[in-house]
Amino acid sequence: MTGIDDVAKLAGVSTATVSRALSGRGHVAPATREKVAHAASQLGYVVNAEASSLATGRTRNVGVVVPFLNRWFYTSVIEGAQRRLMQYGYDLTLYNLSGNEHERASVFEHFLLRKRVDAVLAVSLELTADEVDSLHALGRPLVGVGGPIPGVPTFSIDDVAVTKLATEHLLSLGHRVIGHIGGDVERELSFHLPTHRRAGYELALRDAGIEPDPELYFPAVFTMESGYQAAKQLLGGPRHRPTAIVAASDEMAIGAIIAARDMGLEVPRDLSVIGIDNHDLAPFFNLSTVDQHPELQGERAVELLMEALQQSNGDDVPAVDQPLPFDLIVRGSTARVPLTAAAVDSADG
Amino acid sequence: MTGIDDVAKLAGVSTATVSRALSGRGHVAPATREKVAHAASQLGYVVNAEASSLATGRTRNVGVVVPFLNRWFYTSVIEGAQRRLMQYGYDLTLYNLSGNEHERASVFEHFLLRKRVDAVLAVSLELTADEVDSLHALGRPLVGVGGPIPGVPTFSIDDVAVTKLATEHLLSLGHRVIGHIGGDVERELSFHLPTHRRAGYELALRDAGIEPDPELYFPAVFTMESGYQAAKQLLGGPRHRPTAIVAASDEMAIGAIIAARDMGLEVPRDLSVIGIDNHDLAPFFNLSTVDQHPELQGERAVELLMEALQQSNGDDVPAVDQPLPFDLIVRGSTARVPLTAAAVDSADG
DNA sequence: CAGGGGTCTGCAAGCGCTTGCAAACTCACG
DNA sequence: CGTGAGTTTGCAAGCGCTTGCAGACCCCTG
Repeated sequence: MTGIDDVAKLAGVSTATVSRALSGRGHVAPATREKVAHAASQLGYVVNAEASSLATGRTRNVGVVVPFLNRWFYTSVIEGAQRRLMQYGYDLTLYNLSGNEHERASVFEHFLLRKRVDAVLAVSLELTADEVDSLHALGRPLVGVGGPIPGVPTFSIDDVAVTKLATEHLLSLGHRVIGHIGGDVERELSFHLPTHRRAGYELALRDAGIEPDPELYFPAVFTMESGYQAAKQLLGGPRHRPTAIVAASDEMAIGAIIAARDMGLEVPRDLSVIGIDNHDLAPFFNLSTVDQHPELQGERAVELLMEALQQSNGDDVPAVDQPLPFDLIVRGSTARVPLTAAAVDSADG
Repeated sequence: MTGIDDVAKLAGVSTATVSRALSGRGHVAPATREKVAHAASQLGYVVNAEASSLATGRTRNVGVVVPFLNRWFYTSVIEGAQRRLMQYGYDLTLYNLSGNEHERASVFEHFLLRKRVDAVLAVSLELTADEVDSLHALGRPLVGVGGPIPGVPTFSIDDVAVTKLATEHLLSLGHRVIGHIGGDVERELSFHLPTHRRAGYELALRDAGIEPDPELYFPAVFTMESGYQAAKQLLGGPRHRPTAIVAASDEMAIGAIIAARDMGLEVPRDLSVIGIDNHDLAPFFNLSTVDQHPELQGERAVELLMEALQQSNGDDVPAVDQPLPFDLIVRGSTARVPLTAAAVDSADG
């Protein structure tokens, strides 16, 4: 394999000059730079990342830690992060925590400590105090996406505002009896996210002068199956049947749509359903939703890390300031409340 | 950060001994080994991967190249590969080709050449000749999963046998008019996979003495949406309506189930549907399918790479011998052919 | 023309680890 | 006790690159 010496020889300069010419650091005469660049490309020379890292202490590699891979949100964040990292010339090393306890511990105790990464991106992670310590101990910039990590700047959409927006969309269509399917606070994927989303739902209702009815809330675990089950409960209740449902994720919303169909209800005629995510499958199910742009979250997180690496003041990452965008996307699963239901409701209120 | 010298000092030995004790290479007296291990754990010492790589020429890192991330099959393969790699003490660096042409080229021309990986795993990739050359030029072991790469040993289930099995399942239930939704050979994700799967379908039919009817085949692109469209065509035809459908993937099969429902057909009473994959969503849609164990494919591919690295004879990877397992999983989307249809058919044949 | 401040380049000392080589030691055997 | 084979350890030379330092050179100013 060709090394820096080969290039130096061919260009007729020292390796030091080659290094400077190719990396852009230090002064190099334009003519020399040109000569070196030409020699390098002629030989197909690419700097050996290992050697460069050892000499500089920077790896040009970022570790991305995810709880598991097989979920739309994670892969979307990773795609976004990856794209941006490539533009900065960085590699992405993936650490997956979905294994058993032993494997999980191994990631923190061995893999991340090998000094192979300049920075760490933690996606939707729920970590123990020890694990957080271990991340901080790396002394590398650390940014979270999608899940709060104590003491770590985290990118996340405003979950309250997002669900509030979704709920307001339904309110604007005349719905008054609106159900909510949200995260089960006890479950793993929870964090504050489901609580926040529920709060946004309730906030919108109260703003509209409607007192949230606890019977119109059912917990679920962010899967279609679980959204299906919750929707069945919600729609099967003998009292107020909701005319609309806000699901805390698109997968749950799709489960709800299928549950409605199975019960003989037509969406959106008999029931409006809105989710949150703008999942890949949302267009197919004609699902109205709030897009949370996960790839963008990944990109932004990377930008923040790069900024921190520029300043290279340890693991101090500047705080997150600008809010992340989210957009209501109206498709065919939400519609004006059925006249009868509206009439009943206006008679009530 | 603690280095090997710190450990050496604490253990009262030379760095050479520490290196040997910790890596297990060369002779070290048991007592010394113990002393070193203790010192290392006391200091929380983890070997610096960069320095170690530079000295040994092995990175303990494998590059995984995928066409894009947001697809169940890819992420499943990656999860499997990742798990196995961790067990071997290897990191996984992800290269995603989903960007624009420039970014794609960049992966081959810069990123992969930085000598950061000991081996490469290519998942379902369709590569240009130049790209394949570029991979070979790395001189590293190279294995494919799920998609054939010219001159590269590739793991893949027997696509003919898999679809044959699915079709035979339907035949055994008495179905005689069986439709097929498969990959559009013109499209990107295609390779030989869709052709093979179609061949398996036709093979099973012929074995049962049924001549495949071209009108019972519709192309689709491995998405729910596309499976939905194809199923509509298949079910809406005025002639023979199939009593069963073999879809070349679960996502297409799910699309077909939904299409059937939308047309007022009940699955499995009026139509049996079987897919291939055992996708995450298959249980929810009660879909009969053939499990192709993608995580296992990832694991196996890694094992093969590790074997090649052991022998370290360049990029020579031993050929793949044992066939990959696949399993029929019968759920609720397939059932005995309706009596009427069966009667009609037996009158025909 | 001397002096000063740039610019450009090369020398060589690392970065933190591994490993060939050789020295030192152990032990069994004659 | 001498010898040889085997075991254990340390020395020091790298692995391929980066970068501080200093020398060479250039051009402008006084």
